Amino acid sequence: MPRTQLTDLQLDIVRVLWSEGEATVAEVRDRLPASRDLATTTVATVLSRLEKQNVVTRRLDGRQYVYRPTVSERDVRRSMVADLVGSLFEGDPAALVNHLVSDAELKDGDLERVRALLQMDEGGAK
Amino acid sequence: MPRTQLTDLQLDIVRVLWSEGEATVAEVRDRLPASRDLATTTVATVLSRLEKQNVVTRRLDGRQYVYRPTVSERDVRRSMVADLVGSLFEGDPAALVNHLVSDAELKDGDLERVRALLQMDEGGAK
DNA sequence: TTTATCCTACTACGGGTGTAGAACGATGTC
DNA sequence: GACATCGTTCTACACCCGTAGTAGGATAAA
Repeated sequence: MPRTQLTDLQLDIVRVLWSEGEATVAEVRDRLPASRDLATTTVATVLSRLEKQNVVTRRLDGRQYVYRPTVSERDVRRSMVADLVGSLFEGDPAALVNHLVSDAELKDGDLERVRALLQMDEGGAK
Repeated sequence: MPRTQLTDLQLDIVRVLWSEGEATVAEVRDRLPASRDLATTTVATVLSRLEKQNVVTRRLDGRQYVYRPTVSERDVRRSMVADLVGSLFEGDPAALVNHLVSDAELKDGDLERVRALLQMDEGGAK
């Protein structure tokens, strides 16, 4: 498993790969959020570094590389959430939920949605 | 509000301040988890930087500084969790809970505890 | 008073990140 | 064939973090 603590920029980039399946540097650059107006070389640099860290792979196609993610969004979420839970909640995910419920601002409706989720899950989780 | 994205080391250090109320560099150094065997100057450097970022304040006491946190653990949790939710769950905290329930490994019992939490909260949240 | 001690500020360095220009080879165009 | 283009790699730089040595001032000990 590659390390999977991604920064915001790295996430935006990998996100393009997740949604496209695979993409060239130029494609990634173009599909990045409009708020990110980056030079092609910048995107290339980040992708190279991600490749070095085994977060993405690349395959040569003609003269250009086509990048593909080696981790799923779920993987990343899992590992990043686990990290946060580890550093802030002593590794106890329930403590995170507790925080969300009692210390964080949950918009009206969020709680209901959460309850629904748990309801839904009630049968499944032995 | 000071920026409140703290690294693991920064957290360990601020945590000492949280539990002691305030502390000198040497005290922080000594109360750090045993796994962290840091030079006093290292701790001093980190504390200085945290002061520059307004995460802690210091007061001169004789010849040494006494550091005090300017943010609560709750503040930090809120801001760090909000950040994570922002970058990974499109700002939707319920999506994070959903992830915890369905994509992450919740030990048996965690779910029950979460349910209990929500139960408890049922009356309070209009 | 001379010296050892304590404490802080400064300096430094290796990594990672965001950002991008410069160089260079391949390819397409006139 | 000469020139413009595209795409990649290299190099660079500023900034933050972890880590700590060194210098310098103040105080305590001999």
